[in-house]
Amino acid sequence: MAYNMTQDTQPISANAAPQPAAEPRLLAAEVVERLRDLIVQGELAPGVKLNERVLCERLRTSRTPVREAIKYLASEGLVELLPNRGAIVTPITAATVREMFVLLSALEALAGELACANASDTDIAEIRALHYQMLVHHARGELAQYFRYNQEIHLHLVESTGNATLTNTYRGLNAHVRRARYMANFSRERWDHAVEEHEKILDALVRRDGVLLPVLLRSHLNNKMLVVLEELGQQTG
Amino acid sequence: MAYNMTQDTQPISANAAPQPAAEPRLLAAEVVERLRDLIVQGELAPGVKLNERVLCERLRTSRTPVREAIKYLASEGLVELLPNRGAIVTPITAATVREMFVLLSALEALAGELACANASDTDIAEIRALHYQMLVHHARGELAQYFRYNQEIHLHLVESTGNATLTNTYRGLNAHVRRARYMANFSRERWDHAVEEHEKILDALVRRDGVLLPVLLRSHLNNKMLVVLEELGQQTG
DNA sequence: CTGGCAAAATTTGTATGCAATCTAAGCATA
DNA sequence: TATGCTTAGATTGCATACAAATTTTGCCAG
Repeated sequence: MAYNMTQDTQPISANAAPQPAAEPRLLAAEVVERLRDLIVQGELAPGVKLNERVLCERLRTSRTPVREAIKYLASEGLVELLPNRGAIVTPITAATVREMFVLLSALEALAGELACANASDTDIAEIRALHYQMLVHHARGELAQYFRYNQEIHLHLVESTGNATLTNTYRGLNAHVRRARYMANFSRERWDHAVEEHEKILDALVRRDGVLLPVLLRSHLNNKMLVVLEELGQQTG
Repeated sequence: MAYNMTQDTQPISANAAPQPAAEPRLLAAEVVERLRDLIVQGELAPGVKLNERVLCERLRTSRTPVREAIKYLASEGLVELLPNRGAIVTPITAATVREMFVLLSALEALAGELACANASDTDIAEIRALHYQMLVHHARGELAQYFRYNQEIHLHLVESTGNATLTNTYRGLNAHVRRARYMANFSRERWDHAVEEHEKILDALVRRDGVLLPVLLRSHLNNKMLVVLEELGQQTG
């Protein structure tokens, strides 16, 4: 899909200055990125109202780009439009998180299958490197950094399929889910277990085992879901 | 995700008039639906430029709602934004169609699995009814009507999972793919084969065979993809 | 005090104005 | 004729103005 509004499609040139002028950017596009960051980072918490005037002042622009950005994000599902009453950050419920993880599991399983068939050796080497980097932070007990590389690995895996539609869909769902900041109740035991799963995942990818990898990923994601749902203080029913 | 802009969330009341006033609607929301229809129906063909002034006249509104609707549809991927140059209907390529079908296959397979576990008997009965209605049009050689009920069956199956996130994602991809109007080269042979597949699909659903149904659906979708790609006159590589 | 109504203030939704950019049309030149 | 520059026109992007709806405030009755 064509998220031209928020994705840099301009190839980065190694040369000095082939094109003199910079790529034209829409103000609304910048507002989209800024707002999305605020929402995903949790600075704009689920359920809070988006006041146009306040956002205009914060982002130093007029209402038009802000309103256009809100419409864009509404389509992404990160905000909800309430006719004549503006917009709010889409609330998080255990039910929607569960739904999204069910979907994410299937997407990652598909990605695993496709990656085994289509990923380049360079892709796999890069994922291996990210894996080791993740292990470094696991060893040091640096949870935030661990999560960062964890995310990188999963995203890289999906991207290595070469299926841009899959990647965009995955990104969108991931942004949603990440709002449920699930780092808190991650016991050392569970953490170690997740790392073990990652070891097996990497191994299956390196061997390009297109049958096993999807199974491992699905199970891995399912465990992640349990952690998140527990964080939300809900049943897993 | 919260497509509040385009989806009627108000429950239809059987009583006379519990709420006196009608549900407040955004002009931009109506433009979204109208534009999306025009694009999916192919009246606005892939690649054509969206002239704001022309759309304003056609839809009897000012530029603001039109521009906001375009942003919304850009996020859906149905239009592409070209900074300072407006927007175009997202072009269709064999590559993106293939990508989308790969994803759709996985989504329907997942839906099949979930449906076997979660669908109500009423859901299944309704799908069976739609199936027979489809057979009527197949018997009469009414291709357009056949396709309509075909779509209905697939959508109903997905909806019967109770997973709204899955349903929304499926709808979005489906809208994209439907722009490749693939009714043309559908030989009677292939048509008959598709119907046979549907017979097996219905049977597996009725028996709630959560292992077989996903396999059947994936294969069915894959065949559909081949038809579409052939229509686009491309290799299936 | 509490609850409810009425008016003021805020906020949203839509239309319009203006500047910047892009498109094309016309003309000159090779 | 083909090519490139210049300029007029059209179109987009952003800001702002105005109207409709909502929310808040203040007041009064109970």
